[in-house]
Amino acid sequence: MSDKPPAPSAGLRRDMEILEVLAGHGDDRDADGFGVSWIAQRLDREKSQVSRALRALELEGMVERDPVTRRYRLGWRLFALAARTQHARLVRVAAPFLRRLTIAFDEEAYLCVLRGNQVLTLLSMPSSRVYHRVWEGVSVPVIMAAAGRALLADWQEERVRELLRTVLPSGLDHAVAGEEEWLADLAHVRSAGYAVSDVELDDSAAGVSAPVRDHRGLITAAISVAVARTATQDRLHEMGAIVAETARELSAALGLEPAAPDAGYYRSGQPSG
Amino acid sequence: MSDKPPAPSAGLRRDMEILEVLAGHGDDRDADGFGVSWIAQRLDREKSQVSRALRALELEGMVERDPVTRRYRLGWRLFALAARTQHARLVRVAAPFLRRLTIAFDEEAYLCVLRGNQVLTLLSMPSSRVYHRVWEGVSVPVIMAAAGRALLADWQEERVRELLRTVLPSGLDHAVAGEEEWLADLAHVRSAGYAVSDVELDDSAAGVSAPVRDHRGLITAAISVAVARTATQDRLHEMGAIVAETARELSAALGLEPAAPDAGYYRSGQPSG
DNA sequence: TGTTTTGTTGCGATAGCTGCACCTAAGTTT
DNA sequence: AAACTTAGGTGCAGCTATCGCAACAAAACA
Repeated sequence: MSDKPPAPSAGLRRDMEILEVLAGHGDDRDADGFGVSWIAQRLDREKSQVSRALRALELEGMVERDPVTRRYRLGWRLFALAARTQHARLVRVAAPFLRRLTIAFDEEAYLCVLRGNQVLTLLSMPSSRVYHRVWEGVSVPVIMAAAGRALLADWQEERVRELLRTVLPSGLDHAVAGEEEWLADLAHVRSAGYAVSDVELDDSAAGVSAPVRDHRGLITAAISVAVARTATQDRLHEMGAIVAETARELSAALGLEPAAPDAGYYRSGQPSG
Repeated sequence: MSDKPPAPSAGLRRDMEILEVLAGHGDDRDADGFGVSWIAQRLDREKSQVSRALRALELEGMVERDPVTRRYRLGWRLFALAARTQHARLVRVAAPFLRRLTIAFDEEAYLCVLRGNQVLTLLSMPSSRVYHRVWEGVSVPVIMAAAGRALLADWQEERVRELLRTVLPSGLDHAVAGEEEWLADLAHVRSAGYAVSDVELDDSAAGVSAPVRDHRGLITAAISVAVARTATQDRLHEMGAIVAETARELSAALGLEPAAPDAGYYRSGQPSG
């Protein structure tokens, strides 16, 4: 009697099947949902079962019912659950990409986000070298790291200046002097897709970085790779190109539509204010 | 014993609670997930129950378990389902339009929908200003925001009054006093195509909003732009016109036939109590 | 190593689900 | 308009999956 397999957590199973059916046409234009009977037939289950399950799912917000057509579709709760974990998801999705970079270069790789006027490292991937400093949770001023430029690449110049002013409280005149150069680098990030820094952080923070975009096309993170100071300029730019490509792939994995048709129209805005 | 009300679909209830915990607060450092005991304690449920439920959820792909830390987080299936939600499509299509608005005005822009008697923000597009508060998933009472009026513009007056009554439970007489004015504003939305609010939300929520229609012509969302409180009336209406035009374009992108001469007729009466 | 914390499993009793038959409501057809 | 057809919901008896306790196993801790 194969019609009676052991059925632990049968309820969840049924609910998932229902959700899967509702997801079925998801993207299509004709997604005004599905009726109870249709779903029941598709799953070879009792109407009553499906009806009751759907009502429960609706109560939880997992599905929604069109009040007029009385058809069901996937609900807001699914979206809300997923939307709130973007951050966690970012780390998870990014990990393999970082690992790939560390393997390719045998250098440490980082995933960074902007917090206030600091660059916060969310994830660091050690290379095979002996000494690995853990960078997770560590913030550095936005001006210090290549990641800073990757993260601010899309900002308007004015806003960047404002931010830099908060970073450089007062006395650091020599740094302020470099502000122009720093801003000019943002243009390079926009055109080349990656940022390079070789001298800024005293110790070991020479590196290349590239911006990661979320599903909206906004820069939400940056991936960076440390670079040995002995590396040549050529080597830096070679790495930069690879990091930039990796960042693009990561962006795609995060849901960015590759090259939205009219994207150029929206991005890199130079409005008059 | 009134502490034991009938509990139909208790399993789903429990699963949803678990997912909600796993979704966490997003911002926190809960990126590496949660353990069984912690979840059980948080929900005041039996460890064994949570353990079994999580295993079932893992089997369905709704949660994932880190093989080394043995902690659970939300899984690929949830994200896959969420991506097929109507909201997801809406967000995808709307993102570039919002982006355009933020560039044009250098103000934050939002995409909102109606959830019960609340306005839920699905997508927030930051301006270039430094501090961006994340609004996704946050609800405010429908009466508070300009988006509320945009979303209710097509409703019958009776329905709107009913809804407002659920929003204003009792004491807020001064708000009820404004009800007539509020209703009158709906007429303005219908004629001008946008709503303006300048004083309602204490903090920073002056804004303009315009309704977005789906392929049927029904109002399914609203886009809003925050406005600096120092903006003049003229500026508000100038922005309103642009937001309304953008909403029209977005509606067209969602499949609305551009010229619907009899558009004023639509109503979507859903008590959604 | 002993000890605490964290996660899994066995099992009886019971709570909730299944599936059938029936029912209402809304289209369709003549 | 009355009879049909179809979609969706409800009541109920019987059965089965789940609950919760407690013992067990496995890490983490010290």
